[in-house]
Amino acid sequence: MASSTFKLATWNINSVRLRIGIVCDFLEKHRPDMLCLQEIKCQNDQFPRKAFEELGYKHSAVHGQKGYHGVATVSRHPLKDISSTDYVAMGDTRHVECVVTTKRGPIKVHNFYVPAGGDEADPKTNPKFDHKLKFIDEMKLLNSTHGEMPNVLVGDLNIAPLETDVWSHKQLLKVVSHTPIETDGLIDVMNKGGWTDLIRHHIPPEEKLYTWWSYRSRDWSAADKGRRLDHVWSAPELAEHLHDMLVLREARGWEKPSDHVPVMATFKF
DNA sequence: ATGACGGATCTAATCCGA
Repeated sequence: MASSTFKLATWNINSVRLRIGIVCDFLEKHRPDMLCLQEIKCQNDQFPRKAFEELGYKHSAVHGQKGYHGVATVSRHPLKDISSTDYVAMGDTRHVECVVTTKRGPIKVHNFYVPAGGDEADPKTNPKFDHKLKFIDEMKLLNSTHGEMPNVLVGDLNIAPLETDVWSHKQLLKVVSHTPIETDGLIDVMNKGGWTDLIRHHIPPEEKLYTWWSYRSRDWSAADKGRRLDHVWSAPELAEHLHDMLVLREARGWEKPSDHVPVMATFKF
């Protein structure tokens, strides 16, 4: 029996309208079956559907808003059961889910954009950090398997959980994205839901690995002060089928880049 | 010093990102 592959990509694009050119270049070169975008920064009717359709991505689950946030999942295969959950009831657009049918059967794919959390790592004085912690708390209710259906969870989770997920563990311990309350919280989400961190399943946890580099650096590559904020998780049974994982570091050097790079997981069923 | 850029918005200065 012939085996088949399923390639899933996630990318915080920081404005899909501004960067539709490099998104199309990326899709043409890597041909993922599905791409999950975060920070599309547009309303649903402003989403550049046509550009995706022309490349064969005829199916989409778009959940945007004006100016900020927004997530979208585009696919070469039909999507069903599309819905969004308003985490922390803020009325912002940070989640969209859908079901795609693969050779292995239906898989639910969650696409998340977790709040950044502001500057100060104190929920009592910083409402944005409070919002982030509450968001993470609500994610603890998500299970990696729903009935019979295995789930995948991807996106910009804005937390770098491991010491090797940041350029300096010591220097970032008090910096939002790597504080113990956040990293413990995210690990709790993983344990409670039975999720496997597929990036670290494939790339040894001892290895430094980043998916985001600040715009504020003169030479992002030379300084290399990055963080692993983007994630790909799945049910354990899907982890057994993971064939490849690629963090496309080169994308940070493209013209007018996003500050995040695409991450691609390939499953073999 | 991590490091001072980059996007969207009722085009100018302001909010937001992390």
